[in-house]
This record gives sequence, C-alpha cells and structure tokens, in this order.
Amino acid sequence: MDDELRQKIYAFIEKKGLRKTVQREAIIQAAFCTNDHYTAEELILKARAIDSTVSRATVYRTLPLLVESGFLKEIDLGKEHKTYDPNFANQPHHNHLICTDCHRVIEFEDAHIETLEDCITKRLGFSPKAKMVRIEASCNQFQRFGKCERKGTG
Amino acid sequence: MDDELRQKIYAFIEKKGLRKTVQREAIIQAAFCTNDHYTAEELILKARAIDSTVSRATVYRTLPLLVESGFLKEIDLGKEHKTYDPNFANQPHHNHLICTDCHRVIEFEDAHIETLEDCITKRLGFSPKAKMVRIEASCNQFQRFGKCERKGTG
DNA sequence: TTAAATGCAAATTATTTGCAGAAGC
DNA sequence: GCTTCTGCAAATAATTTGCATTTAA
Repeated sequence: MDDELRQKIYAFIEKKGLRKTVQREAIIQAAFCTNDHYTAEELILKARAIDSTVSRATVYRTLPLLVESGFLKEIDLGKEHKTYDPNFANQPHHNHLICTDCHRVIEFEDAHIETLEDCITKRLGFSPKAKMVRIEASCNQFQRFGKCERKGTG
Repeated sequence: MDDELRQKIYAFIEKKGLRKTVQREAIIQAAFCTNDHYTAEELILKARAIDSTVSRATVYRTLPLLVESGFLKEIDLGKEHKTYDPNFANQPHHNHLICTDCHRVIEFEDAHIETLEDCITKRLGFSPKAKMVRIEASCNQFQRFGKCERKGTG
C-alpha cells in the first residue's frame, strides 16, 4: 500500500478525532493494497486475512468513513451489490468502461470529456461538483477471437 | 400516457407471450403517465391509486419486465433505493444532473458528449452499447438567491 | 480514566419466492 | 382447459443497531 496514501488516511482519521485500532488498520490495509474493486463482503474476507478478529459490523462501520474521506468511492457498475473503488486516490478523475463480453472493468481518464461536462454544467446554470461516466461496450478482440488479453479490474 | 408508447409496450408483452392483466395495466399506466422518477415502493402506491388490488409482489415482478422492454430504466442517482426513469422512451439518450442544493434532477441531452464517448470507446478497442453520464452540481441561482425556479424531476 | 470502538446477535428493510386460488387466452 | 398470473405470507439477504465489553489515548 502506497505510503503517502496511508499517511493521508491517518491524517483524516486523526483530524476527525477517531482512534487508530488494529481492526481499522487491517481494513484500511485491505481496502487500499489492491487496485481491484470489491464489495463489503469481499472486503471483510480481505481484512480478516490480515487480522482475523475483524468483524462484519466493523467493516460496515468503517466503509462509510473511508468513503467520507474521499479516498474510497462507491461506484455503480450495474451489479446487484454495492461496489467500492480504491483507485480514486491515485486517479481522481477516472471513469469506467464495462465489457459486456467478459464483464471486466476498464478504467480510463479523458480530459476532453471532463471539459465538455463542465461546459454542459455551466450552460445549465450550475457549478460542477462531481462527474461520472459509465460506458458498457463490447470488446472487438473478444468478438473476433473469442478471447482477449486485456487486463481489467473486477 | 402516450398512446404510441402504450402500443409499443403491449407489443412487447404480446411478443413475449405474456398476458394482459388488470394489474399489469395499472402498473404500466402508473409507470408511464409521469415524467418523474420513482422507487418500487412509490410505484406500488401509484399503481394502487389506479387499481387497488395491485400487490407489492406483482409490482416487483413487473418492474424487471418493463426494464427488459427497454422503455423503463433503472438509474443511479446515488440514492439508497433503486430509482426508475420512464423518460427513456421519449429521450433515449438523456443524462442526469443532480442539484446538490435542492436535490432536483435535471435531464439533459448532448450530442457532443455522445460522440466523445463513442471515440473513447473505440480508442480502447470496444464497440459502445450503453453510455451514461451523471453530474452533481451546485445551482448558481440557488447559491445567489437562496432559491431557484427551475423545474426538475424527482 | 473515560470516551470511543468492537463483536455479537438480534433487528431492520428491500426484495424474492412458494403456493393455492384466480383469470387470461 | 391449460397455463400464466396473482396475492399472501414466509423467506432471503444485505446492512444496521443495541448493548456489554474492550481498548486507545
């Protein structure tokens, strides 16, 4: 896990007057030592692999804290369970493309789309606060060859 | 409710070999006689106002059918409950701006953003299937005057 | 020392499902 | 008449919460 990020998270925890517990440390470690997306249940398993005393309740109580910190975001991949994305700490403006063939998720950034979103927002009389784009698309390689070698999250 | 839309929906029902029941009629009527977004629970109330015999179970069984038909879409407004949007029948490519001041939802279409999304998708080696943009933004009028007269959904 | 955090187990809540009776075709 | 659809009530499953105990500061 990135050391700069770790420090920022603990700065947030300290600023909020929260305590540093072994369970929170394990959950934070589990939450940010990966680029994969995960559900609450998956995070419980990953946190327990680090510290077996972590309870379901503590994970469910910690998740909103991490989201509030801004380093973790809840994303909408159209799945039935809530999905969390730990990559906004490093790439604050990324978006998601979901492969309709293999269901992998590709993260991408694009300055033009950011600009355009800001234009649209201003034209409507608003000031942009948060923006997200989700694209579902079919993989050309997969369609041709029945497989693709692309690396994706999730 | 738009008559052309009604016909399309019943064409879908017939094509699927489904039956035309009073409960389904009431639910469809409730679902598409408005431009507002709604939750499953809200749809139950609206459908019961039309036909009081409509049960919760039937609404929950009908919703996925309407979504499958393509005329109703589940949208992500960041709210805790699933929200449904009946306006895709008339405006198949619209997106959502959520006001962070009064929480109203503004629907907008933009051809440029569509084009850009297609470009990005192709550049990544995919063929676009579905695209969505969600913007959270603060209302300039509201910020200045403490209120705004804008009409919005939700 | 004391306020906050934890684990457990029970509660909550949206949604789903089994089943017997009702109704569309 | 046969099959689908419905309402009811029970089941399911993710998340939340109350409380006694533990622990960080």
